[in-house]
Amino acid sequence: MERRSPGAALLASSSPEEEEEKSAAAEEGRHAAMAAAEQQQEEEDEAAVPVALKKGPWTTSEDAMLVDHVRRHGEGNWNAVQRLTGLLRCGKSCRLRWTNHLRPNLKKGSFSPDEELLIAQLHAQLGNKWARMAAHLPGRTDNEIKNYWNTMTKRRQRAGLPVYPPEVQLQLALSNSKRCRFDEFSNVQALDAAASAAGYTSSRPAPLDLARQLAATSQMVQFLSSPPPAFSAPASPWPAARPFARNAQFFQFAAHHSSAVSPSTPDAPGGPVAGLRRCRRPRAAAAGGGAAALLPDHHQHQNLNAESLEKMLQELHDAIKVDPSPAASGGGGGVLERRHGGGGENKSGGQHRDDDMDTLFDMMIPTLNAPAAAATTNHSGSTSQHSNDDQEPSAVDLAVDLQATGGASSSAQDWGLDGVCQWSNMSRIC
DNA sequence: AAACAGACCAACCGCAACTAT
DNA sequence: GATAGTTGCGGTTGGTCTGTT
Repeated sequence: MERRSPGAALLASSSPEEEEEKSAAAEEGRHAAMAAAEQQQEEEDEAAVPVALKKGPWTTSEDAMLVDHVRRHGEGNWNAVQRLTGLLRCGKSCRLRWTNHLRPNLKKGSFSPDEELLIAQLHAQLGNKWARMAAHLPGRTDNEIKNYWNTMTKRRQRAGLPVYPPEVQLQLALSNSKRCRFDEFSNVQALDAAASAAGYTSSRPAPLDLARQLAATSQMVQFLSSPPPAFSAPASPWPAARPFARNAQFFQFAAHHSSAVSPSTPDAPGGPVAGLRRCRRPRAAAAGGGAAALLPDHHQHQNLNAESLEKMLQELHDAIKVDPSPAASGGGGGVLERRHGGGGENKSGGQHRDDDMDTLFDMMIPTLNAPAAAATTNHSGSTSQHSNDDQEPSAVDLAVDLQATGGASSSAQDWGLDGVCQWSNMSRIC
């Protein structure tokens, strides 16, 4: 079901009755507005009292007036709209209304799976730069993307799932690893301090976070590569709880072995399933039906995902000069060997996992120029709308890369595979 | 049927950058 | 260079709808 704004209704096709009603209303509104404008002009002439501008939802007639104005005068000079048309709206409001609802070629409705994946990729690259993200999604507005993202992250946060799909996490780690070197610091504390000093903000994952993601992802690859364990959980009220249960299982697994989960992770009462029960199904998946649409079966993509993720992981390891050794028996995580500095003897057994993590963290060091690279996301908080796409890697390229590496479509909403909540990226919604 | 919680979305607000004078 | 006006962006809020209890 889709709700329509008055503006959308104006542009969308509708019945003749509705059209008539609308045109009549528009005409009436025009006259009323003209009269109001005249009266307002008189009042301004007399007393120069600022007219009280209207707030709240736009009416059809207001939309018609705005559309008419833009048709005559073009976009821009929004403050003149009120003066020229008598619309009792401020220029800001007019611009917003036009941009988000009235301008042509707006794409209404649910985001497609491709769009959702692209949004995730763009967010991983840009952070909360909605306008720049919108530039990559024709017909979509920054507001729309922002609303989608906030809703989606909120939902996934409640479910204890990571914000980004695994392929995006890995791609992110991969791209950042090229900025990392591993000979300057020797411990996690130093990493944290360095990342902080380097100006990493919550809108973009610091290399340390990425290292943790990588560590978790490494385990995830193995998990995905293994045959699905027999599902023996109690009967779920959810018809399609099985894939979710697997994800939840991995979440527990990864959360147990990863330090990236925030202590404030909001566990919904009764666990993730209970936390999801009230979640409205994503609109994009509405046609899928049932809870399966919220967390659709991931199995069909598992082999592909595992394969592509493993490939990307290998690439990542290469990039940071880490040798992935054969999996430690029963440990889940590959034992990493530091090539730099002579390496060390291979360890086996779960008791060494923390050491391995530390080793990995040691290798994911932010370079001094990392902030400069990351500065495409302006840490000052200012926007850089006039330097659009100047330095940042192309999101399209990223998408292509992902496809080339066999990344599965994000139509799978079950991004809950590594169990590492991206808290560094979620501060805005916490 | 009513109450409630959550999702969705439109719109507003404050701030910063840009432009014109 | 200073100032005012304009534009754009991101965060936030509030209303409406929907599903659940």
